[in-house]
Amino acid sequence: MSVINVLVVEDDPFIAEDIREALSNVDYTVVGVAHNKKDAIHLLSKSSPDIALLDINLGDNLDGIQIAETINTDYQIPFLYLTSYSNKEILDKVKHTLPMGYIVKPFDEADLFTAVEIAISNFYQINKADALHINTVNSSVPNPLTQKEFEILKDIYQGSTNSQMAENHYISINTIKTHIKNIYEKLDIHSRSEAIVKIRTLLGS
Amino acid sequence: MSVINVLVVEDDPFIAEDIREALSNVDYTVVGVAHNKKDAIHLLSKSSPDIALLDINLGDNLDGIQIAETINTDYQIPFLYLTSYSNKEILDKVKHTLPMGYIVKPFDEADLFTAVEIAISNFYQINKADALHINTVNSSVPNPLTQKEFEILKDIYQGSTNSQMAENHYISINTIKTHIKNIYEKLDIHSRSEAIVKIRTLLGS
DNA sequence: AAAAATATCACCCTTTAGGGTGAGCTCCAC
DNA sequence: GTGGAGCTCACCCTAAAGGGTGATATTTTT
Repeated sequence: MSVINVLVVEDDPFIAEDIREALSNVDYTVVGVAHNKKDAIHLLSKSSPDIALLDINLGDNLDGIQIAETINTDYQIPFLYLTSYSNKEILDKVKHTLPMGYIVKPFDEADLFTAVEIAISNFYQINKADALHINTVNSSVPNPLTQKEFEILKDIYQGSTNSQMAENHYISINTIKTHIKNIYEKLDIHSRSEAIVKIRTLLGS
Repeated sequence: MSVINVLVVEDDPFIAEDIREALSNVDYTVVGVAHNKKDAIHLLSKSSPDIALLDINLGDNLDGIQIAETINTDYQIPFLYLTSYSNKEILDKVKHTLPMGYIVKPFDEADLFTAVEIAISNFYQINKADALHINTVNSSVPNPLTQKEFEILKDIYQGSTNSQMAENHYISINTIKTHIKNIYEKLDIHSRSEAIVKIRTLLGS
């Protein structure tokens, strides 16, 4: 990750410009500045940022929180809240959106920089916990899976059916079955549910 | 969690007292104030805090980071860094300790409060990833599951087969099937793999 | 070049899961 | 005491998954 793309959602153009400049000074690229919810959501899909800075009290409502929910469901990037004040009611609402941080205005370049760095670092370390690698699996079984078998195991973990896998891999459903048979034997299991549970325990522990 | 116990690690007694007072004003209990690494580690085991606030540059070295590592390995509580400045070298080191946040001095009560609230909330939401509660499921579907249906869903999530569930619940496999049919309809899914995936997304990312 | 591992596919058959319909029971609310 | 919600069960059928055997390419290793 050489250059980090930031999306800023802030209705006050003055502050927005402040932020953009501060970010530029510390080697971030501001790929977009949105002044309302609509723009924000549009820019999210268009500019694919690595992180978002959200003003909580966008407009008069709590549009920032809704944007956060959109990010959580549709995009998987970290985000930080910007706010000029903080009280318990708002806090209770934003807590549930799992922000990677919270920046209270006024803030300076250093605040911004540290918050963004921590947020990105934490986010990827937390979310790599469910990245499934072939070595994770093979390091815990006597008979290692082949690459193809692992690909199919991943599909099973994602809930695919045999016919779906056959289509996606451009191979016969019989071949899929053969691979699955081998996987089951290597992992010493007898159903996809067991396979999923096995992977879960591998990732969890 | 009615009262939240906080451990403060800060070598400057002046600032430490500041923090203690600020925290008391917002209903936290400061269970200990450590002025060096040794005291900090001692207080960790003795006072079992819910969260720790760590001064990064304790003494002259980066003892705060070592305390953080101790927390990560031996205690599972969230912590926040306190620091009077921020630069890239330090930041790179602290990032790896996965702090739940970073507070740059000077800060006021509100900053402290929001940071602690967010930290605790995030921490438990991140780490609760393996507790499945019926409300977690029902809060995300239009048609709520009944208790029995939820029990069966949990079994499915654990990889049980229908006949296993029938045995464990002392009911007919036909009844199991009926429940599963209802579950599928309520969750808008069509197989146990989909069910497991659905639960996974509810719990995790 | 020979051997081994991997990937591909085709049968067969059994078991499990999924889906539709109907129905009896209990418990609680109205 | 009627009605609804929830739990129970049965029977039917189809679809999907699981398991066994065997076989042919392709690729990698030796």
